[in-house]
Amino acid sequence: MAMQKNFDFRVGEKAIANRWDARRAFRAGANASESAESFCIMIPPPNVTGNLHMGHAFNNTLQDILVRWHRMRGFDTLWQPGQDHAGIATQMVVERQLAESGQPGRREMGRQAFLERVWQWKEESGGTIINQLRRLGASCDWDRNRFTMDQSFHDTVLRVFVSLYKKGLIFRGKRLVNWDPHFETAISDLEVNQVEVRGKMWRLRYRLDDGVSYEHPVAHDQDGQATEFETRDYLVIATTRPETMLGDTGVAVHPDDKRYEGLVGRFVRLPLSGRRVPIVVDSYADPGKGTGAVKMTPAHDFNDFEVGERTGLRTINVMDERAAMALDGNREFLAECAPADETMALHGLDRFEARERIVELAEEQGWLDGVDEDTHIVPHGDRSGVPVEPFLTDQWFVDAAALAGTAIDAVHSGKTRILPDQHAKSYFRWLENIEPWCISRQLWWGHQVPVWYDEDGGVYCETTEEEAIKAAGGRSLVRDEDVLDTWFSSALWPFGTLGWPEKTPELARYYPTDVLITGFDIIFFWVARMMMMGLNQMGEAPFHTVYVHALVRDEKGKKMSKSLGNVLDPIELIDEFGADAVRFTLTSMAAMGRDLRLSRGRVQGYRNFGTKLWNAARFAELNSCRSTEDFDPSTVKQPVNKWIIGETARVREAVDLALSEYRFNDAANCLYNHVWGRVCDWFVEFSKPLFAEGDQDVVAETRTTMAWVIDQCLILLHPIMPFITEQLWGEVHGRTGLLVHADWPDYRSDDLVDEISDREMNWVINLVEQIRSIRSELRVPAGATIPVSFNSLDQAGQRALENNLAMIRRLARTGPISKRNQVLGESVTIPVEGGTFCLELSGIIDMAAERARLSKAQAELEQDIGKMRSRLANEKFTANAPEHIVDEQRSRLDASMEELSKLSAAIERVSPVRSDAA
RNA sequence: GGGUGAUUAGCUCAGUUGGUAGAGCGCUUCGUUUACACCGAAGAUGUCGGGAGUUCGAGUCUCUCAUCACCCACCA
Repeated sequence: MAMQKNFDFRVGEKAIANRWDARRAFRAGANASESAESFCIMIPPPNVTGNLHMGHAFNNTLQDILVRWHRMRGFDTLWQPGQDHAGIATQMVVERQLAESGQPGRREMGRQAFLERVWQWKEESGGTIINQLRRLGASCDWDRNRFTMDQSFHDTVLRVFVSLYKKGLIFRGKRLVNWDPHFETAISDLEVNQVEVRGKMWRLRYRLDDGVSYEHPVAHDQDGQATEFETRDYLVIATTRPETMLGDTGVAVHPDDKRYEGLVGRFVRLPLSGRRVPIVVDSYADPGKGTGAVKMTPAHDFNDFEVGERTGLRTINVMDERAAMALDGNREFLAECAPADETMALHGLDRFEARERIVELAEEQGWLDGVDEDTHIVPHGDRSGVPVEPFLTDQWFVDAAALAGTAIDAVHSGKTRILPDQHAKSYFRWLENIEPWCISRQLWWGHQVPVWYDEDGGVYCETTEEEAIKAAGGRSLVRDEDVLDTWFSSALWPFGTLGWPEKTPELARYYPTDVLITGFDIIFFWVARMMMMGLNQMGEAPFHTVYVHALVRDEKGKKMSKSLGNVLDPIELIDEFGADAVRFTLTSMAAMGRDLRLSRGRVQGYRNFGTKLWNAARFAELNSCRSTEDFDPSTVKQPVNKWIIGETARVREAVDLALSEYRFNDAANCLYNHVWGRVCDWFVEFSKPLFAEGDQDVVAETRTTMAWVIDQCLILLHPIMPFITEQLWGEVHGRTGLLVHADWPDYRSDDLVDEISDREMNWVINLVEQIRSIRSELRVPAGATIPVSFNSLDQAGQRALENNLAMIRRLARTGPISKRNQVLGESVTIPVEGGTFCLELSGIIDMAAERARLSKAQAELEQDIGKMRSRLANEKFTANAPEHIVDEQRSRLDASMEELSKLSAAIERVSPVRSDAA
């Protein structure tokens, strides 16, 4: 059947995907022998209810390239797919759905019913991302798909928890944590974003108790010595959060702060609550910030908490889980305190309402000292977007510091390599300063903490309730309600998916895995934690290489985000240009460590590249080029065929080298240039006159070579453009085997590059290019064939001309090429290596234009020659530069000199014989 | 405040041990030569952010300045 002019990817990609599916082409170990080495990549599991975004498309394209490349090279390859249950994100979506449809919220529904609802949503939307990955062409072993809430993975999670608990690496404690008042759960440090906000800083007067007063400096001389004082019976503190003053339990000043040294050990009486709290010294108090006297609210501020621990201050929590003021009935708050009615009226107010109200009260009651505009950094929950509240609660923690050491060592020692290595630095910095990891969440969607309590507060950590009851001696138990941080389970992905703790064959074969491909935004969330968990539980790091890819931005360099509306949807791009085009685009831009700016135009360009490849294959097909199984590229005779085979071998080496060094863009660009710039622009063109008028042997050899060259392009391009290459592989020859499983070539340029043919064909290309250039510059009509002659040509040149005469004539559109003893008057000279050609343009050319052309070339050449001469005249250069550099300069100078003399002769010839033509 | 990276053609970017700057897109001119107009041919465009240093030689190494971006970091 005749081939269409281009690949109908809308139909074709689907058909190809179905063919792969039907043959289970991607199952682990496909195309591998018994003794094959293993190669395994763990997919970064996307959110189960998510959609494929550009970052996923990029990330998975790179993974797929490595996976397909290894599979074709005969590795026992597993690309493990799966999805993450994404605790907060998923629960958030389902709660929003409930709210939008006017259904009862999760608290009204109860835990069981709510979880059923989440599972239902997972069943509805969980397949989307898998289908999208398939459309991208991801060659995952889909039969092995895993979900972090699968029973088997759940077992893994609980078992690791119990194991760490029993090793003393997980503990529970009442600590100040980052609390998200919107989701009403603790979150980890990493889930907090520091956001700069414009706000206010209020100065408040706290009255000194016991009738104390002091002299406060109000003016200073040039040396900073206080010159004027005023007597104050109050202390001014500065705060951005007046609402927390209800929980103040002290005021801190710096030990060296002269202003307040007389007040240390004294007390202030807080406004509103009337509580009497001490003035303490602590070097945390910075004399340069605020007023130098800082209010201490240990229950609502991380620093204050530490100061409180050091100086013995109480903690008084004055808020509830939603960050509303909780005063009424709050025993901690009401103890030793005499709040007025208007203070108690703050009860139940949201923290920000309370702030406003308190400032009003301060103004009314005269203890507002002043207000300043202030920008400061406020921590926000990354999911909820609301300011996080430091909140004192019981939570579960992983002793991350105890696990960090081996994770640091693994990268230091080189057992695991992080690329590009700038990321290793931030990996080290984070692990070296790591804090306990808060892993408990007050959510429902997730792995419930495997801990039970008895009535006396006894704690039983076991993998099942039965075991816990047994451990408790049969007492009745209540299970801890918290679930685990999603990243706790994600950290176990590399071994949990392989069946751990069972000693499965997959675990033995594929762990440690090979390469992890991920974005820099989850190095701490995920990579570092997988390292810690893998090393702790398995004794080995989960991968030998971590390739950190850059961020995909829009064409203006902005981060893609829904709120900016600049998101390019990969699926839409695939619909429009095909998956291969999207993949090739991302790959060609994947320079290590650099962000990439994506634009539709670029994708369109690579769609065109696919069409180009398609038509090269079509040309081969139309000219009966058939691959033969036993073709041996080293046996061809024709220079043109030897040349393209040698070039193909070079490309194969370059692609392998680039991929082995994760230079994906080099691999893509190298293939692009080869297919378009060499195979299509030259080899296909060279073949035309041969097919038309060559002798039988030449035609036969060229056909076979053409078929082989196209096949090699398909094979080498397949990891990047799997669909169109698979289509062509099957279509052209009606092959039944899949390109997915074709053998990756291992021929070498040392064996296949023939220097003589190489030189010869480059000589031909140069000649053709020169003739074309002159025709164009001198405006020779495109259809005209021009007679060409040469009057001197060395042996190599003559051979090159003879061997490729038909090609040169066709590509340069020349008439017969003849030898003349004398150069014709009105002709254009073309200097080539080993001789000179003339374009016989008498009567056609504009002599003035030709003179100008030649003079320009002459000037450029003279400049070059000048530079080279002065360099070679420099003794330091000849003495210090490596010999081959000096030699190169010399031969270049020689060549340039030769060309210059030819040019000069030509100028002489075209110069008017008479003094003035006009 | 600490750290990291970037600055190369109109635009987007390559440039692997220092050896005289490349690609794609865009632009200009020409072209239906039997694979492809999602095409072909030819062409123009750069003090490689500024300055200094090392070197025979610097886009590449060192220092410095400028601008931009990102990461981390105690809401006085």
